[in-house]
Parts: sequence; structure tokens; C-alpha cells
Amino acid sequence: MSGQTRNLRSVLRTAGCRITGQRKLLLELMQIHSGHLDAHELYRLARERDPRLSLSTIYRTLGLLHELGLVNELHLGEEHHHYEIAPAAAHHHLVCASCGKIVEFGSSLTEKLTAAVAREHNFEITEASIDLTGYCADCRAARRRGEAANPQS
Amino acid sequence: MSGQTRNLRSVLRTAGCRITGQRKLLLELMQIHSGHLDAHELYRLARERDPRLSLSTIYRTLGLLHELGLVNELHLGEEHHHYEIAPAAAHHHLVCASCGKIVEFGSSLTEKLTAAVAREHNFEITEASIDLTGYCADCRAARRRGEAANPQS
DNA sequence: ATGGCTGCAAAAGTTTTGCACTTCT
DNA sequence: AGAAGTGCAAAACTTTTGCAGCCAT
Repeated sequence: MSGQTRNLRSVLRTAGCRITGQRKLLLELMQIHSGHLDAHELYRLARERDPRLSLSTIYRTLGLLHELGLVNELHLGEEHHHYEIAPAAAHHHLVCASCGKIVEFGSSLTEKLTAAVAREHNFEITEASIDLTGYCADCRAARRRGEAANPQS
Repeated sequence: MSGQTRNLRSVLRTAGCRITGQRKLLLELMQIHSGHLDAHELYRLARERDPRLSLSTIYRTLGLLHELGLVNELHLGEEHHHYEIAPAAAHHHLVCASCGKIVEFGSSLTEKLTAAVAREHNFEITEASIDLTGYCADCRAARRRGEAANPQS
């Protein structure tokens, strides 16, 4: 678990940033919940371990990590931002509208797509965000059985 | 111009909603500026014609139109929401990070992509949002000449 | 020791809501 | 007339900022 942690820390250090307890904690939490956290969720988790940690620190840290390219800022649902540790390989999101489950996917088609669009519109593309929404197999099955879908834990 | 307007109005009417002056105005503005407006921009434009119109009405109207599927809610930049009249054919967005220009694109590749992902993950996909960010030809040229990029009007 | 980082509190910005009043049908 | 819609003001919520003190380096 600490291989990736050390990696992230070294980027911070190289950038001339200090490795504080708060930053260590947040980095670790983002890795454990390798998924997609929003600021409040992260705040809640962090305060279980360090009750004095403030929401400003969350935002400042996420902003910093985002600037350094260590985390991505996602705009998935209708609401606020979500963040994820920036993956080495590009990937995108498939969201279940019923239970909120988020599945990551990657596909060679996505690269073909961005290349085609870049060529056609003479853009230099630096970021691609592909978010698909729909219903997962579980929720479709539950719906067929007349059950309510349960939101993700 | 009123062909599309009548179309939108009839959807409202069918849904049992009233056609008020405010709604007519907002619908018309969204069509004239067929592009991607945020709530404040729309508010500003609307008040030029009806200075009493309130921001709540903007949000309530956009929410209503969104529910009826007449407008899409976009989460392009980092900030607040943008809205656009829902196009008949799916299209997606290419945003210049320098001048803010938004280009719409559609591609048969996008449909292949969603179909492939749906099959692979056993999802029923209802919405696809593909947003590419980068630099347009103009801004790249300006940068080469050492000029600052001008934000879009 | 010193400058970056944090917590706190307050502000700024976006979106929602309660309520009295207006207006479409 | 009656219900849906609106304006206004206030609240809720997310995110940012100023500042005094703290702590990695």
C-alpha cells in the first residue's frame, strides 16, 4: 500500500511542498477509497482520525493535488465535485443512476475518438472526460422484481 | 424561428404546464443563444427584456425544462452548470481551455463506444456525456506569436 | 527560525425554498 | 375561481479567503 503512497509523497516533496500529517492522512484515505470521493465524504472520513482537521484543508489539499496532476476533479452527478487519484492510464466513468455505483472503464475506442475529433476540429486535446449514465445489471434485475434499488453503501 | 419555439411550447402544454411570459422569454433566449448558457448569463439577458424576472424563476424554469428533457445540464468547466437546448441528435462538447470556446461534435465513434461499454459491463446506458478539453487552433497560433488569448465575447 | 500550512471564522458564489401575491386557463 | 407560477427574501450548501498561530524543514 505504501508504494503508491511514497510515489505521491515524492511528487509533493519535489514540488517543494511539505509533507504534513493532514496531507499524509488525506492521501492515504484517497488511496484506500480508491474511488471517487467528494469533499464532504473525505472530510467525514478524515475527521474520524483527526477531528481537528478542517474543511478548508480538504479543499486546499485537493486543489493542490489537482494542480500537481495527482488527482482528477470529476463532475459526475448533478451536484458537487468528486475527486479521484489520477490513474496512470486514462479511464472514464460509468455511473448507475439508480444505486450510484461508479465503474471505471477504458477502451481503445476512446483514444480513437479523441484523435478523430482533434483532427477534425484542429484542436490539441489535453483532457478527455467520458461519463456514461445508465442502469447496472443489479438495479435492472431489482426493478424487474419490483424491489427498490438500494443506494451504494 | 418559431417552429422550434412552438415545438417546445407544445411539450410544456402537454405536460400540463402554463405558458407564461417568463417561460416564453427564457425559451426564446435559449434558442437565440443556441449555445451553452449558465443561469447567470440567462438571467442577465432576460432582465434586459423583463427587469422584474427573478433568478429563482431562472432556476425553476431550467429545472422544469431539464425534467421534461428539453434542456441538458452540462458540467463543463470547473464551476457552475451550463444549459443547452437538448438537441435531437446526441452531440458532445469540445472546450478550449484558453478562450472558453465550445464546439459541439458528434461522431459515429461515440455510439460505437457507448455500445461497446454497455455490452462489456452489462449496463443499460441512457446518457452519454463526452467532454474534451484542449486548445483550439486560434489560441495555439496566438500562443506561438506570444499573444495572450482573449476570452470569448 | 522561518515560511509554508492549518484551523477558525467569515465571505463569496450558486442553488433552493417559504410565502404572499399575481396571472394563466 | 382556482391552481400554477412568480418575486422577494432568506436559507442551505459548496467553495474560497484572511489572518493569527503552528510546525515541518
